[in-house]
Amino acid sequence: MTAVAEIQAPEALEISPAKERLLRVAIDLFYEKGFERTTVRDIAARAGILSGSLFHHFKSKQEILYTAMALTTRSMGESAEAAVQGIDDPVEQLRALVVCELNSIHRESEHAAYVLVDEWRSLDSEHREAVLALRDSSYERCWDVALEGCKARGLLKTDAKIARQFIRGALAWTRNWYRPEGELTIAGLADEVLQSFLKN
Amino acid sequence: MTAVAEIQAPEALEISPAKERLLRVAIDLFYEKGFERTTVRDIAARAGILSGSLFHHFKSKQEILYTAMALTTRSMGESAEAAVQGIDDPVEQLRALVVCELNSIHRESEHAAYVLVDEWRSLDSEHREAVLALRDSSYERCWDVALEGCKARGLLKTDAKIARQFIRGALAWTRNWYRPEGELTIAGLADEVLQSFLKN
DNA sequence: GCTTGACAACCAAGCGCTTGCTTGTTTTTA
DNA sequence: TAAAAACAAGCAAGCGCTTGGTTGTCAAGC
Repeated sequence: MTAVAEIQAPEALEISPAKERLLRVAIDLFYEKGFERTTVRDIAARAGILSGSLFHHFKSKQEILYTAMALTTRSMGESAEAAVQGIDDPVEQLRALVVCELNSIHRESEHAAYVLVDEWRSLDSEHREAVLALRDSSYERCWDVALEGCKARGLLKTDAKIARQFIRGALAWTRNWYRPEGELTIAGLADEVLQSFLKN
Repeated sequence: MTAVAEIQAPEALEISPAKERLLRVAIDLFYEKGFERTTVRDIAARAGILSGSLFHHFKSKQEILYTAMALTTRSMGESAEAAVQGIDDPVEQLRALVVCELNSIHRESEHAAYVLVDEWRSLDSEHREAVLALRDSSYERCWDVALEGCKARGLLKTDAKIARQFIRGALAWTRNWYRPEGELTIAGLADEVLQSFLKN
């Protein structure tokens, strides 16, 4: 019998308030310094406990990262589904998804979306698969529907798959230059994205 | 007197063949596992020497990263300048720069471009500034010229600065899905990029 | 032509410190 | 009063880096 990993399915993760507080602290630190440079002592200190006490809540540092990423993925999927609900026009679906992604990068949930992108490599492979499967079944599915809809109406300049990747890249990169406090609003930025990637 | 950092100006870096070999090994490992997870013992072992001997060539692990990033930045700047040389049409300048960037991500120099993007946070701030200054004065300048040229001819759908960021994001993201061994060539991918971001 | 000295490259050993995590016990909470 | 949460202490392993000495190379000096 090979070592069984016993990964908690992300759909089934239940989080106590105490755990949630620790996760918020951990996510902040992962955002500030990265997973590898963040020590369990760092996390514990900012949470006001000793490092050993962390392991009462999580069985390893890796499990902290996994839990953070799985929860973030789950909630981003839920946001995406909520965003397109009741919208039939694929262009408006796309706009809603762009706004939704920009919000999760620039507004919500204490940098959780940053960690999701940056620390992918620090997540070991079994956990990675679990998170990926969850993302494909919720978040990515919403995007596929919207983009295929645009494609069917002849609104895309390129293949839907390529457009998806271009848009995803452009949105992910906004974290390196865009600040929602400035003149350009998130809705305005979303307009620019649609204008760039759709025929007009 | 505060501690003086004594950073080697990236323009003045001279690299012996031995150092270059070590840098190649280090870059490969940084690409595979990340800077933090790569130990000096890893680098030395793959290079066939003992870990202490590394410090005969570099005075710290940090200096290995800095040297790698500075050299990569320098050579990417040179490539960009060579790519646009003799081209007057801003659209063709842009095409050349896109191809150039795609090449450095997907073809050349043992993943050096990956490391440049991924390990930015592991570079400490003084070194970061030095690399950034070099990039702005060569690589970014080429892009600015090309995009302002497009803008002046009314070919851009958005502000030149925003277009720059969208394109940069889309190109950087290609590493997560595009493989040059597949059906789509780099020139073909560059076509798709131009078609997406320029008026047609 | 052989010796000498200087230098770069590397080895062998290990120091001081930090890391993730464990254990046994005490405090807090419900 | 029992379970949950936190403490106190520390272990084993691994980390970047240092030190002192051993090679191999090659040009200058007699």
